[in-house]
Amino acid sequence: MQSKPTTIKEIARILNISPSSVSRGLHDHPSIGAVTKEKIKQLAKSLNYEPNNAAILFQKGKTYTIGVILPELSEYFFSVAISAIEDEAIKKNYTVIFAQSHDHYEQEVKLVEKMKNQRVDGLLVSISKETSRFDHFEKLNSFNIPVVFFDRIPPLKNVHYVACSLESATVKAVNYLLKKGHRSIGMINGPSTLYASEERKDGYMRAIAFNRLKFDPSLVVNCDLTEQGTIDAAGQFLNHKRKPTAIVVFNDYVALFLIRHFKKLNVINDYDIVSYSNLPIISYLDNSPIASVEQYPYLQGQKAANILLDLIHSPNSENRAYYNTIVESDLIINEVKE
Amino acid sequence: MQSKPTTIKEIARILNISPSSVSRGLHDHPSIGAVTKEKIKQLAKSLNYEPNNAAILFQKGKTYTIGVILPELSEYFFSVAISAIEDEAIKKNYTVIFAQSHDHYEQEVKLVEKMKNQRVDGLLVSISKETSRFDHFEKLNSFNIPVVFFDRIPPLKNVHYVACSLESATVKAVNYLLKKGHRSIGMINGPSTLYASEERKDGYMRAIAFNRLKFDPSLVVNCDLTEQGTIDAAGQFLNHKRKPTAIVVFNDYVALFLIRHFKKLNVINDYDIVSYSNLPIISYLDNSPIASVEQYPYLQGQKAANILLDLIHSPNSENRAYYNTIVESDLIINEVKE
DNA sequence: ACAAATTAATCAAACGTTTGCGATGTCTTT
DNA sequence: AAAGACATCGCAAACGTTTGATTAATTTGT
Repeated sequence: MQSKPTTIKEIARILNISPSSVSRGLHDHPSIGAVTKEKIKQLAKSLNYEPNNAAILFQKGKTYTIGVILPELSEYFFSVAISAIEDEAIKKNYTVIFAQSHDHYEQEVKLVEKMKNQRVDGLLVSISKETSRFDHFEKLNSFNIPVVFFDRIPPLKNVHYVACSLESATVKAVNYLLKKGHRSIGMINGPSTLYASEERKDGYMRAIAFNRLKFDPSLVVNCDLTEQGTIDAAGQFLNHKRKPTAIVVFNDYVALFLIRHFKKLNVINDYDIVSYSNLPIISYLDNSPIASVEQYPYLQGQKAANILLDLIHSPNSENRAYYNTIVESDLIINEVKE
Repeated sequence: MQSKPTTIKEIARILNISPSSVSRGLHDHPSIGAVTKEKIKQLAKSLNYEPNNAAILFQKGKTYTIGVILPELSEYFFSVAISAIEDEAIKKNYTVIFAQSHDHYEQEVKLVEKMKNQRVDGLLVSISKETSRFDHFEKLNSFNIPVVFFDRIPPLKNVHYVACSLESATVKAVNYLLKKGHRSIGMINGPSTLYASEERKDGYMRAIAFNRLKFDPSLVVNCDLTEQGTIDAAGQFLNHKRKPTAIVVFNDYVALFLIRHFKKLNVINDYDIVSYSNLPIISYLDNSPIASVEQYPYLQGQKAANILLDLIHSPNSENRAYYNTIVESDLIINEVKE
């Protein structure tokens, strides 16, 4: 017995007034009398009236929906970030739809298209590893759909974004290691295509230069972030002429690979490791990185969501400034290895 | 220069045919001539026509959207499950909207209401810790919105659900410990209000009984799943008259608390620990649980999504059988402690 | 007491798409 | 050549809600 949902029309019919009056009555429009308004609300409640959202959205041309495209939801960072996004969205009565690119460029392009078809009011994006072109986002401009990038941001100027300053974080990390007495510091970086890799390298070089040390390019190796790739990268250091005593690693996942590998080789105590992400789990490891860069995923998600909602609500001034928000990252020091 | 999106009407006007023909042409309706069809498609493409989803949804009374309500997205289990749900949904051209109850009953009630207003075609739910009433779901029946529960399921008969058999998993776990020679096995269980706690206890008792051992109630303690609660629960065992040599722990998060505590007390080697969840991170620990119950979050999400899509598509027969799907959980043996 | 202002409610159009039915026109069949 | 069969397309209604323009009724100001 699926009762057809009550509509405004039906309420109007019963009350012998026009649908527009019902609509206005429910919205507390001043031009509806107090008594009529009350009658409308009473009947609406007793008939269990629920506005047909699809009709409203269609009518208004707004969806009260923001889309989120990210690489992989099951990664801790993104799951926390989207959790924050949802928390912010629901406060403003928006809903969130999301989709995963699984780090594939073509999938990402498809998803942007799909989000556009869904007529989302705005889009939050963390780009895929593979993405190096960005025209699929530009199309959204002509549809007046604002986009805010977060964490994995494109190397463009005229976009809104929220991201961590990985460069300054890396400076902190390297400085920390230098202060601890290390003089040869290795770095297992990500793929060179990633902007985040560039930032890490820049930070590394800046810290080295600042401390008047010589930069040795062979101490910075790229890595595809897989376990095998990590092992290969580590090999670079094992027989290095200036064997590093500390290693800065792209993120905690890679750090885990590296630690497992080093333990197998029984050289784990020869290295101090610093990493990124600050996974909560890290503190439970016996041979954990001695420090990890906290990138504040919840905060990033929160800020990105608020900026997007701001863009959605503000009248679109032609040449608005771009939001370029940097979340300062912190170096979290773990307990020292015994 | 936000160009208004192209509409069917506009295509019709340019081609001097009726909107209905355009609509039919784009859908390959047989009653449209091949040449006209071609003209329509060509123009649609060149004008970058995108169907207005809101209008279609409104017209059809369907949203091609499924809602997901779960306690906490940043928990590994749920992030993987919803990732699977999204993967399945997108295959069938559905989109996913989700919201978190944060384990609060009242929030859950609100969200169900909101999903209903959004006119989702179906709903996937993992209920909150606090939820013990279920009438907020029953209202969905009258709106013909199917609901499939997964993992955290209500103790009701007439609902669709997908869940793990935690009881049989616990039997496996206890049997494994017995086979290893343990004769006194402790259990740190969850809150007694949780159905999942009941299942674990039942499994524990069944395994004990099956092996003709005596059940000692003081060996099973409840715990609120916090770190302090875990420490308190562990205290029960430290001076027990039949001190257990192995402990079955509610999940891996609790296991981590316990391990940290035991390491501090330097008694970590006195216990074999078995846990639930099989977090990927566990294998990196030095003193990891010797086994963990894998609950296959991806599989559960996948099955739940497919069942829901099935329900959405099948004509709603009045008295349909309820899907009660049990995903067999497995005991994953980790490498033995050295 | 009469025009002007205020209040209360209605009308009708609009949003973009789909779909049953009816209207042409052409082609085949006997 | 008439009748049906078929192919191709248009008409118009419908989905539920919102909103600018209007009307009608009432109150106010002078």
